[in-house]
Amino acid sequence: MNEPFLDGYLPYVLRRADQVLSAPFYQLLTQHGVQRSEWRVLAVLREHDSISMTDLTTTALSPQPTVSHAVARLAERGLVQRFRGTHDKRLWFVACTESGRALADKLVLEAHHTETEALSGASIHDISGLVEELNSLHTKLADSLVAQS
Amino acid sequence: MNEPFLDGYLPYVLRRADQVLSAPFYQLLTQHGVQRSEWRVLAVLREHDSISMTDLTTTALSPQPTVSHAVARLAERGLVQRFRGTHDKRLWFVACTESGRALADKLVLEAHHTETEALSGASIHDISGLVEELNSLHTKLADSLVAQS
DNA sequence: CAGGTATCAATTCGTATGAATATATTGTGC
DNA sequence: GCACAATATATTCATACGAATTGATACCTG
Repeated sequence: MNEPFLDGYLPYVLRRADQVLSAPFYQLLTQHGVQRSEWRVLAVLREHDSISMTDLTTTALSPQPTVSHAVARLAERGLVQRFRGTHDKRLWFVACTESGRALADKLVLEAHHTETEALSGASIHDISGLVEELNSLHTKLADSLVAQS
Repeated sequence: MNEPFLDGYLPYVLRRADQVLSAPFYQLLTQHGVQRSEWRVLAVLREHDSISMTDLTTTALSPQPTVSHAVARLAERGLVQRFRGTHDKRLWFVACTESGRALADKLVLEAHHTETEALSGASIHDISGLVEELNSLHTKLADSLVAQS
């Protein structure tokens, strides 16, 4: 009843698109007994031999304590391992174990498949332009935030 | 160390863009003592005279119990009111009170300002194309999901 | 180097979250 | 019209979340 806002508010439309696209995969995750924060950690670890907690926090798009907890749970399940940094002993590095990598690969495959399915079902074919735009948006925003500090 | 996936995975880049764009506003929210789920509810209510819980759940992009709790907290603070449906008594309708509407308007103003600031700081000016693309993506996906059921 | 500050990540702990369930009301088939 | 499914929402409750703190290490400055 006020002037409209949300439909033109970028964070809102980003979140809405994410949710409708992610929903089916989140159901699969639940079936696998994997938390969303754990999935994000696994998906990142899969693309790195090992990574520090700080970098993992950034790329897994989750707060540091959330990542810390998720990694602890994954470690208990034998899916990841932690190593203290040698040069800088404050750092902890995390890496997938064999079984962790296997699970991560499987989940990534399912994520990809689910995404493809959803998109083709909606007659959407070329995503690459949109992905590029969003990556560019993120890069510019991140750069400008760094520049401020 | 595997073939890259995340940087081309739409849900990931959507979430990443959302986070970097939303971060500064979330800090403001915290200062106002408003939860994110509460913000989403208020922002939706602001655009409706009144709305059913089901519709609110959908548009606030949050699970039903989360919305139910958020509305309960907002009601305790006198920011929203609930009315039982007259025709269908299972429905509950929610609406802003005066003070709720005032808070919602203030928050929307700050959200808009924060977004504009972040974008201009990153030399990003025309967002409308991207917003349109994302809205179209959402509409197509939502339609195709409905068609399936 | 010693003291002070900054950084990294675990941990604490109160709270929001959300899956599952319960409750209430409305349609529906026979 | 009476059981029986379907729908809308509140509620329960175990758990993840995440703000704040702590502890430990590294960097810096005189």
